[in-house]
Amino acid sequence: MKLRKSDFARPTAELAKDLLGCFLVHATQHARLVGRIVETEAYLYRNDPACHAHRGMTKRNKPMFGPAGRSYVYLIYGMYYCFNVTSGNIGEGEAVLIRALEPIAGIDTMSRRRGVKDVRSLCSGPGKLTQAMGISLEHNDRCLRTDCLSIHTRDSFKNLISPQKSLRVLATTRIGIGRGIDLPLRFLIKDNPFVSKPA
DNA sequence: CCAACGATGGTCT
DNA sequence: GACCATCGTTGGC
Repeated sequence: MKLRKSDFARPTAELAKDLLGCFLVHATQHARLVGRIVETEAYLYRNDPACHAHRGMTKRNKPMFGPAGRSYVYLIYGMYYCFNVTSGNIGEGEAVLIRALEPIAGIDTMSRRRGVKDVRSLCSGPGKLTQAMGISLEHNDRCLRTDCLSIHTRDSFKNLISPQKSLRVLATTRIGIGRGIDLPLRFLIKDNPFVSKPA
């Protein structure tokens, strides 16, 4: 079952936690790629100098200022893409960066795109997962409830995964940023081997 | 194991 | 012109 509009209407740090265990799905003609979200980061509009929207709206960060539950994709370091879920009220630029997925379906396609066999290295980082899932700028600023890229509830895909233990969430500081480094806005599933970096 | 570094190009000052 | 929400490789221990 897909997330509904009300599922995205949460304070951004809460949404970042709630997205853990949910499934990101990219449905194309040839394949259905599915990954379970195991690591996220929240980026806030106020008092968060690491947030792209901290200094106001620009051409790039415009999706962050729109309604919650849409995509914000951008190019990083000239070679990778990062995928975010927009959050917060309209006019307040916030988002949740998806940092790692546990590959669930379409693993052959992911491996081919990544040029790697080890399943643990397919989606264990924000640039890796967009490459594996085939996410690029054409998927920017799209509705995540109705488009080919969508997010599904934690109890989805029971036929594809082993029964889940109760989900324990850890919070740490965020990775790869130079400002706002002390805020505990990174969230990950405890003991999950598919995160970008253990807690 | 790990820290350091280069690739690579758009964005913002 | 500096910076960047990254990654794979390299070279040292």
